[in-house]
Amino acid sequence: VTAARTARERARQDLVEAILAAARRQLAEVGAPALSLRAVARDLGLASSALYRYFPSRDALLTALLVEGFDAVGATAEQADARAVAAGAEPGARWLAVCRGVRGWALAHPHQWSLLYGSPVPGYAAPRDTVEPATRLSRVMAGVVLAAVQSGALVPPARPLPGSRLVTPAVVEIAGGAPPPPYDDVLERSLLLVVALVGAVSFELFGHLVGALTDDAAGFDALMAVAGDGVGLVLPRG
Amino acid sequence: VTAARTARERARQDLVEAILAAARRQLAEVGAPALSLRAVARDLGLASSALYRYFPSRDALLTALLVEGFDAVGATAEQADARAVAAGAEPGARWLAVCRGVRGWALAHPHQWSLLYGSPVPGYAAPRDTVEPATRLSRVMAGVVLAAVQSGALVPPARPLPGSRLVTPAVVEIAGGAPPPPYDDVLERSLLLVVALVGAVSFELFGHLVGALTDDAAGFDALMAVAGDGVGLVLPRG
DNA sequence: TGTACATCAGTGAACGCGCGTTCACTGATGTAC
DNA sequence: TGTACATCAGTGAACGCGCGTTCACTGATGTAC
Repeated sequence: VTAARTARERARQDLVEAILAAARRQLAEVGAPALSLRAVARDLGLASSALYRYFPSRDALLTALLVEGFDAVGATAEQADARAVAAGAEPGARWLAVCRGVRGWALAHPHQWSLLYGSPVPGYAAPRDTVEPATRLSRVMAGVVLAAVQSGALVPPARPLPGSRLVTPAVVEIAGGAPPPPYDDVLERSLLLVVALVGAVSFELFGHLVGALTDDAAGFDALMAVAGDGVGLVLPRG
Repeated sequence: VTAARTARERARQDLVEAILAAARRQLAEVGAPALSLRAVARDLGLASSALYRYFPSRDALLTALLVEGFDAVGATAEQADARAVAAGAEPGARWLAVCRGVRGWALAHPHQWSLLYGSPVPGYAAPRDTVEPATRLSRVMAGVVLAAVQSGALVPPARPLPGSRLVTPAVVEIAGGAPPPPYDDVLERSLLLVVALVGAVSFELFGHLVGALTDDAAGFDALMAVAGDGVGLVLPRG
């Protein structure tokens, strides 16, 4: 009896996943602003009204895609870092590996990247559910930098940031604490790593670097190296 | 006779400007993806078809707005720098002034900023005309950094970037030349300044920093200071 | 095991909307003699 | 200065499109006895 019930529920879950997969395809093809419920339904051979049994509105679908996307980026970052650690990499090399991993994901999923880090979709306000997955990438960054502090691999800042804690307690908690001087501004500095990474990837993806670099990948590495310099990470060069 | 002709032409130019102004208003209100010719026409009390006497398509209007926007950002940066120079600021302070100026413009014109640096508008490909105005900001950055090199105010990089010229000859020309070692990688490093600035502003504007900083303006300054550290600019602190 | 009923999935038509663009048109503004 | 013609500005209706969402409906799947 419960087996039967779960059969129906399993069918339901399957369709939810099929819808999400179709939506992902749509997103990859036409981008978030042009993503339409009707196109998703068409893709599945369903009546457009059928989707309302599974998602209450287009925005709900977008939210699901947003969460999926942040999770995918976060997972990519975590895996890249884990692989680097397994290979015995120093913090600088770990960070570069994360950057390359994230850039690779973005190049493979440009429209999804746009959804995550591009202009907000007009008329859509991301709900709370998307906040937590969005922090996953920052967590990885903070982990690398804090590991560098603990292993003594982080170059102490030549000129510490003035003032204290610019970052909220919530961020400190997410990062897993803040070290003592002279590394007490390390969380603030780490924020630049995230900003530089996301900024560089978006810059490239949105076409602002077209014709500026002789080699996009090498140029990206260089940018991340310079950002690393600012934070005190020692990146492998050459 | 020619006075009469110019009268008509002046009227035409006036309307072109009125259309652009209305489009700017529309853009500021609803954002680029939702910007519609019909709304612009409504705003002016015209039939929507009338606009086709002045712009051949919606895309042409978008292009005009794009050029305007890049010019506005560029002008803001130039003015901020000029004011800093006039006040006798060092290169580091000049750079911070430019950053603050650009951020201020972006906060005042969020939708325009999105048009310039956010996700590309779906179905719209920016034509050549937009490239040159887009470089205006980079020019200012390069000017500040090169001035720092010449005045000896730039800290030489602790770890120079490996490889040579990652930046294309076109960029070198725009920047106005590249200095000799140990500053020969300064153009590559400068690129991070642009990326960090645009990245930080977009990050804040697109909502990724909500709840992360106790003081957004101070946090922004700190981010720019860290980016400056990576490049070798000495920013005023405290 | 079989029957009566309730729940759910999916349909297809419809509503109302706004969009970009085209086109034949009416007047007004300019030009040539 | 006045008249005949050409150019241009702006109109309003129309085309064709796709969208999100609602709603009454038909069958199929499950449930209770």
